Amino acid sequence: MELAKAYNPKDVEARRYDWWDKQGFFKPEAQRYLDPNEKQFVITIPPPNVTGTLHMGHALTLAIEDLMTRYARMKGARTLWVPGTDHAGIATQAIVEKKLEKAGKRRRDMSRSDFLEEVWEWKDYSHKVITQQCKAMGISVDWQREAFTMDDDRSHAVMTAFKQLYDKGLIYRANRMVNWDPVQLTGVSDLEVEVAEDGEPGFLWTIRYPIETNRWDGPRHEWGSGRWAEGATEWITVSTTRPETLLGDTCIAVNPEDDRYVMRVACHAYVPCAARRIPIVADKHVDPSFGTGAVKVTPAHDFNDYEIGVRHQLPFVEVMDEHARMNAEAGPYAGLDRYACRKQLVADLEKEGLLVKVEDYMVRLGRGQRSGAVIEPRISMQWFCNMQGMGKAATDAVRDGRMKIVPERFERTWFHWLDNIRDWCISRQLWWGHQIPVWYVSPELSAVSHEPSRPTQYCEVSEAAAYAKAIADWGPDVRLLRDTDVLDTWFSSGLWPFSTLGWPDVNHPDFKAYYPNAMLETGYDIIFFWVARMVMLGIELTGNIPFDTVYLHGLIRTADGKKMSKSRPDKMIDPLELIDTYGTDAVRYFLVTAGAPGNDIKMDARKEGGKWRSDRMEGARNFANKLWNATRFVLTKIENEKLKIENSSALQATNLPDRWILTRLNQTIADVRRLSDEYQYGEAGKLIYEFIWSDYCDWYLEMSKLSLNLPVLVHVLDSALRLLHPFMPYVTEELWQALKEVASGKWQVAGGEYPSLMLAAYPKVDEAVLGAQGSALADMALLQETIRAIRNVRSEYKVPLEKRIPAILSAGAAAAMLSEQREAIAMLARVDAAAFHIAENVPAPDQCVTAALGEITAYLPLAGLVDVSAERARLSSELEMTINLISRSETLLASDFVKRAPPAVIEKERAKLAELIAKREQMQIQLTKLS
RNA sequence: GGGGAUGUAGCUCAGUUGGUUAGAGCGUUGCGUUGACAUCGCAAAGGUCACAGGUUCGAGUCCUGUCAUUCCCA
Repeated sequence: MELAKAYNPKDVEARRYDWWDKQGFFKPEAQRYLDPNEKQFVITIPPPNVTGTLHMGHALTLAIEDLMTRYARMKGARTLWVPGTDHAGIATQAIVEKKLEKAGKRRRDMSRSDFLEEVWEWKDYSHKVITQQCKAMGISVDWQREAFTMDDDRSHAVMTAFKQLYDKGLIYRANRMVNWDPVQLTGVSDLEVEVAEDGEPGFLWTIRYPIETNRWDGPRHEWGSGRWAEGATEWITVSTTRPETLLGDTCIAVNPEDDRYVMRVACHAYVPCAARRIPIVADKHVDPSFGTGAVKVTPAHDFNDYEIGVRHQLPFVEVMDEHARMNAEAGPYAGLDRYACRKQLVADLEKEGLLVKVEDYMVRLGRGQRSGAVIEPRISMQWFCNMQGMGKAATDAVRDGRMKIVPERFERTWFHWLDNIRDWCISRQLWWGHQIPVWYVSPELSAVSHEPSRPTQYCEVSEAAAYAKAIADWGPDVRLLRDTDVLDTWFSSGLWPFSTLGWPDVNHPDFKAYYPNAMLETGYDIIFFWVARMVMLGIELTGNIPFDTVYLHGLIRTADGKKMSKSRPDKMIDPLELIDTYGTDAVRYFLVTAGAPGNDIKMDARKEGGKWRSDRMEGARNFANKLWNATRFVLTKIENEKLKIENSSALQATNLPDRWILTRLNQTIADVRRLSDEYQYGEAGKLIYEFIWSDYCDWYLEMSKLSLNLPVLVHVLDSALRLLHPFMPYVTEELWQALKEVASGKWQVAGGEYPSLMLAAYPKVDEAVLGAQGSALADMALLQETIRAIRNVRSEYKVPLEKRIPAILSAGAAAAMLSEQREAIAMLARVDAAAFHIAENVPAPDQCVTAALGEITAYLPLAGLVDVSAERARLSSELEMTINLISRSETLLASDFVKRAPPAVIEKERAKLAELIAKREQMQIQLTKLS
């Protein structure tokens, strides 16, 4: 295989992905390398919503999860990653409605089934786009196990889960106050209401209500006449941010401790306009410091007031309809929108002399997560799921260590939320979703006589089953009507890790083999929406935690640190665009190494010429290219040496660079494995980068040009490709295939038995190599320092690259080792081999530039090039720095440090001091020579 | 009101049991292109680790407080 001069991702990616997929390599059954000591790895994709296309957050999720999956697979764990998508109830319905609106159609003019047909069509389109994007990311999911939250199997799981919870009494129906979205016309859960941190600009109105007295017992004039409160002498004044709700007031509450109002308790006031006679009650939840200390209470339109209403057995007067328009109860304001009513009512209050004052006020408004509409608390009939017991089970799982959350700090959030969990409103007044599997006996349609002893409501997994039960109770003429509500989309997501594996069929081979999952990986922003619900429902329905570990990643932010929100499409980045520019491997490498676990990632992307650019992705792309070219070099060497090699596969590390690179390789393997096992992928990725670029390319490859050890050269490259594969799957696979083609049969190390790198074994530490390293690391460090010191001097004195210079090394104990590496030093530091002397102890010559490195001193006779005074200045300042370090070290060694610090640390410090002292002496000698 | 996170080089960020002169990439400066790679090489400059205390032989790392930015919950 001939490799291009530079890595071009487009030549590789689609072709490789298709090949992996067609060969079936993503399936657990296809694995070649299995290590019996590795625990199987099962993970289920967080199903993307079929609302359109994927964004950077999805790309991050996929990059991390594919890394986890490929790493586990190569380590020899039986590995399954299940893909799928989510129907995303409200979000998808809203998108389709908007789309229809553009075509002049409205949902309410259509039949339910016609509308759903439109949604399914959209779902197919979105699903296709998402699938393509997932494939572009290179994810190794088992496509044959793909699921959708509303496909037949998942729907069956949802119906079954509902029925099981219903039968246990954990799901119930109640007429209660819920968060109502007056735009989408549905109830939503607490989690779907968003409140701006500092509130939104609004007003606080202070209004007085006339109090009933002996001389005045209510208004005698029309509202709006300006004489409505005529005759009233006593008043109670309240503050509110929502004056229009006063039409539904059924009491006024004060704090029982509040001296200003105690005498008013048990009196009655009259509601402006409505003229309803309402009591003044004492309730200890009233905050005396808010407003006037007295509050109006509207039990049907406010959560706090609802509680007060229940406590004091007040009437619940609804004054608004589902669109948040005033209803008949609102009298003259009936038919007005809540805000139009507010405006009109305030004007009328003023006219009647009831408005005391208006102040600017920051109002904490709840808004619907999807619609942005101001949420209206509203009493309505809804289905709820009791969370008490499930919440406790979910906290217990973490508390007793059965389930781990990474990073650990999210455990606190976990406990706090679950310990205070409230019942979950699971019904939605939508069309797109799982219709609630409850059927009611229809009195109108049924030709049966009603008896109160017979059940009127059936929860079954299918209509047929419901009818079977109903007919048994009522006879064949009974007619049932299905509940029209659908379930919160998170209800089906909450079953995901087991509904995708065949549950409720507990004998399904996938469920038996792969449940519970090993890992759940997602962004921390849906820890409550999704993760908590899966854990609670998983424990309740399967009796087992759904996964052992939860790994939470951070959020992708824009360059200015803001959330990437759909309301600012100019800031949204399409991952495909970046893939197009830099290649998938670069995008993935960036994403997994950009930050630490759980921390947000600020994109460094900027728009340039209409295209997104990212410096960090460019760096990652360059890395892929570096590896590409290093491999090209190795392949050339193999080709050149072909005839000489025969079948020698022995890894013999004879010289220093070989021993060193093998040691570094094994250190890297150990660290990368350790870090990856701790989910520190960023650090692991950086170590591989450093190893490949700095150690292998910059040093080993260069030195191999002098003395070639092909088996080692190939082995290290092979290992590096394996190490990097989970991070950069495409380029590594492509290069590994090329390497295998040329090297296999000659080197076992190239893994000829594996058809793909993704099925090859992840490198393991070779203890023998680490045991036999001897002084390789220290020697190589000395060698590198020596070469760098000479290069440094050359650079400082601007000696041209082509000029070979003479050099004298006074190397002490390192003389023998450096002599062996004489040629390497000469090549890498551009020293004139004919004028290169290395000895244990060389007296300082005249007219030299000196580079002192502790025990080793390099003298570079650069006659003519060197300005003596400049060299003196350079040496003096370096000497000064050395002296400072010596005194610091001496002070430390004279302190309690020697009594308390561990011996190894003290030893290190002593060796450092000795080196510094030697360095100081050399420089002093040289300075006197130059004077 | 409660809880969390962040504050380290010009920029973006690493730094997990406390232990060399605190690291990387990008950017900057200087030098360098015929042999793997200019998507490159070599060298350099650049940081009182937000601030103030404390614990310790030793603190970017642990504790307390302050300030700034930010997120979640009520």
